[in-house]
Formats: sequence, C-alpha cells, structure tokens
Amino acid sequence: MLDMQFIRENPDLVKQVCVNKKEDADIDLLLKLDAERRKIIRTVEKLKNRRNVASKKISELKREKRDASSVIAEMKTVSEGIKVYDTKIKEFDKEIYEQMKWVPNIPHESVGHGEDEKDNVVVSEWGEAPEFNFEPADHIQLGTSLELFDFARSAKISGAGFPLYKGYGALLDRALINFMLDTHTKNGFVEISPPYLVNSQSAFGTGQLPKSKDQMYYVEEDDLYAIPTAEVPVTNLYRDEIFSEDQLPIWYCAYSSCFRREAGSYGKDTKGFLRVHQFNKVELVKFTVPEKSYDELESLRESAEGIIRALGLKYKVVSLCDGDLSFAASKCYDLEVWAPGEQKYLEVSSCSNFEDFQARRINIRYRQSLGGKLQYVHTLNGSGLATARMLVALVETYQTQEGTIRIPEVLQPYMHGMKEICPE
RNA sequence: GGAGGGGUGGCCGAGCGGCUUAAGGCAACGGUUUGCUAAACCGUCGUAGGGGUAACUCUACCGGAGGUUCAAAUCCUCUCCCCUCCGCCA
Repeated sequence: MLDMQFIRENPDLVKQVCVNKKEDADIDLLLKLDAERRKIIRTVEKLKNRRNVASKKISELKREKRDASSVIAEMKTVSEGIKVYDTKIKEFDKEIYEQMKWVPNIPHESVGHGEDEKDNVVVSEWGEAPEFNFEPADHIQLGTSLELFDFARSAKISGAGFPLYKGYGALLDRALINFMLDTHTKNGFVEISPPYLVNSQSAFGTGQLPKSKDQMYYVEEDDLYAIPTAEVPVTNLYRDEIFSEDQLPIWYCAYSSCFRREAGSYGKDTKGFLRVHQFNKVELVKFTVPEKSYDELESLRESAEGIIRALGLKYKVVSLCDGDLSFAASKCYDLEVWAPGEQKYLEVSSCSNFEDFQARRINIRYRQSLGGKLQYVHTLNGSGLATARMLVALVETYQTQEGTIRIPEVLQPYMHGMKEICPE
C-alpha cells in the first residue's frame, strides 16, 4: 500500500509505474475521489465542531437546571446532517481503498526498465557447469531409478503436481532443510516454525490478496488460506505492532511447506518437480529501519547464495527489471541454479525489498531513538531456499555414469554420513 | 461444540450517558540537584486525518461493524480475538 499523500504529490510517477509494472490502477479516479473526500471532511468537521460546542452548552444548562430544549432541537438537525456526510465519507473511504489496493509499489531507482524477464540483468554468476562423459539424465529418470520420488502414486492420492518423496529422496529433502536452517541460524537468523493456514487479513497484509486470490488454496468453512510461502505468517507476526529502534533489525528463518494452485500455468514446466502445488522451502524474513534496508537486501541475498555455494551448484543472480517485478516489491534478485539434466536454470530464490509497502498494509512501525517519531519499518524476504527445485539441480549435477548420486560434503552429516546414493 | 471472564494510549490500569480535554502509575525524553550499576524533584510526552507559511487549530479514535441519543469508552445488537472451565480429540 502506498501513502495517499505520496500519490497526491507524485501522480505522474505513480502512473508511469503502473504502466511499467503492467498494473491498471486508475490513478486519476483515485485523485478525484481523494479531493472529493477531503472537501466533505472540511464540511462535516465544521458541523461536528458546532455540535461539540453546543453539547458543552447543553451540559452546562442542565447542570444549572436551565432550559436547553431550543439548543437540543437545533442540534437535532445538525446531527442529522453529520450522519449524512459521515456516510458519504465512509463510501469514499471504501472506494478509495478499493482503488488503492491495486496500486503497485514503486521500484527502487537502481531497478532497470524493461518489458519482462528477458530484460532482467544478470548481476553475477558462480560455479562451473558439471561436465559429463555420458548423456546426463534428468531428475525424473534419476529419481525413478533410485526410487527417490513417486509421481504416479502421489497423483493417485492427491493429483498431479503433488510430489511424494521416498526413501533416500525423503532423507535428502530433509537433509537440505536441516542444512539450510542450521546454516541460517548460525548466521544470526532466528528460527520460526509457523502455522500453515492463515486468515484473510494475513494474506492481504503480505499482498497475496486481493491480486493472487485464485493462486491460493482456500478453506471456505473457516475462511483460512494455505500459505504459498512462510513469508505470509512470518511477516504478519508483528502486524499492528510497534518496535523500538534498538530491536531492529530482526532476522527470521522459517521452514514450511508451501501451497500454490498454479492456476493458469498448466502445460508450463509440468515435468516432475519444476512446478508443483506443494513444495518445501526455508524462507528468510527481515524487519529493518528504512536507512538500512538496501544493505539488508544485499546481505539477505548473500545468505541465500551461501547455501548454493556450499552445495557447489552453478548459479546466477538476476536483478529483475520493473516489468518483471512483483506488485509489492521495490527491488528483487532472483537466484537461479543450473540443472544440467534439464539444460536450464531454475529459479530457487527471490530476494525482495518491499520497503514500507507491506508494513503500511499491516501496520508495523518502530519508534525512532532520536526524536521518538513513529515510522513504518521496511520488510524484506527471500527464499533460502526452495528444496524441490534444489533437489532437481542437486541430483542432476551430482549424478554419475553408474546412475548413482554423490552427496555434497556439507550434506553428508545430515545423511547419516552417506557419500553416495546407490541403487538398492 | 457448551458455560463463564475479558479486550481502554508504548506498557499497566481507572472510568460504566454530559464537571474526561481518557484519571493515575510505569516507561521514554528534556532539565535541576546530588554523585561510585543510581536516586529525588520539575517539565514534556498517544495515534491518524483536515485546515494554516507558521505559532497554532479543528476532527476522529477506548477490539471491529451497526444502532439508540441533542450528546456514547459508558446503553443496545451483531461480530472478531484472548483467557478459564467442561466435552471431544492428536
């Protein structure tokens, strides 16, 4: 959510951002409603002032046991007027809010202009693509022959896109999760294990609602949404709360399963683990003062990158252009790992700075040490990382000619010391 | 699911139709004085919105939404959340 005053003062900028981000919020209508609303406020507040003054008079007269009926009669009509205007203001507030919900966040000045993902900028690349003296298999072949996953049976019990891990596949996934959580907590993140179902207020707070309502699983009977990422519960932890400045920054990491309907994406990346309805992810979330948020974004990205490096996977960092930037983000880096079996990069993390866009929606503020002013915090988050796609890159990168999969050294302690996954 | 209790400023907590401009305390900030992890005293101190170049001023806000009334933190209705007990269950 943007500040109305900001929109009032920078209408052209906001309009341009809507065009660049391909959002069709009606800024002119919004400005008109805002001006209209303020005009009514001026009128009604004059009336309310009259009422307050008269009210005091009435109470004085009553105390002195004098007649107040003429003032009361007059106030009756004034009050009726107030009621009419108040109703009008409420209508305007609602209308303005309806429009405001669709206004996207302003990109940071360092974000490039572009149409879509093809205009994203590669910031850095790391690692070497593995070389094979044989034709590398993809994760589905590997997973099937080693019995790591069972897509056919999970489709039977739930449907396509619901993965099932088995044996060493399940162990590998668990190893990845534990390795990530241990690494992040060692680096200063506090671990959170959040609820998986959240109320609509939470889904709205982090920006999933209203825009991506159809992308979430919804339990109608209880009005609860299955989380598409741990970002939702963790960011909402401090909804309607006020920090003191010395409490910031706060760094959280949270493992959760993530649920996404992926409506409308049928036929795209449908193979195996590439795009699924349920996957596991360790999420990183930060709350910080505005001055530090871009430093925190860089450090957040490094935390996520550290995992990929430790696993020895080739990857690249991409800075999203404004056309590819999500609704709520000011700046975003995508981390993409190389999957040699697929012969393509897979997005395993998005590290974003939302500045005060989320904080404004969910009302998270902090009191400045100097001056004691209340200000909105900045929120950031990034995957650190999603395991489903990491598994794809991992098994494809570390496959051998014998059809086994070598285990990266950092994961071995989490795999009971196993160095290699071999056929049974 | 059933029965009670409760939601008031950063925190605690009084108020239960008009002498409230939400008491009082804590915390915070500024100052005076005395000085060994500090105390005492004085002062300032909610948030949001509107108007004004400004000092300032007006309006709203007591979980949320309606209602009664000239007037609502206070009365009524609905609703959400928290706590305790009972039931059911992992």
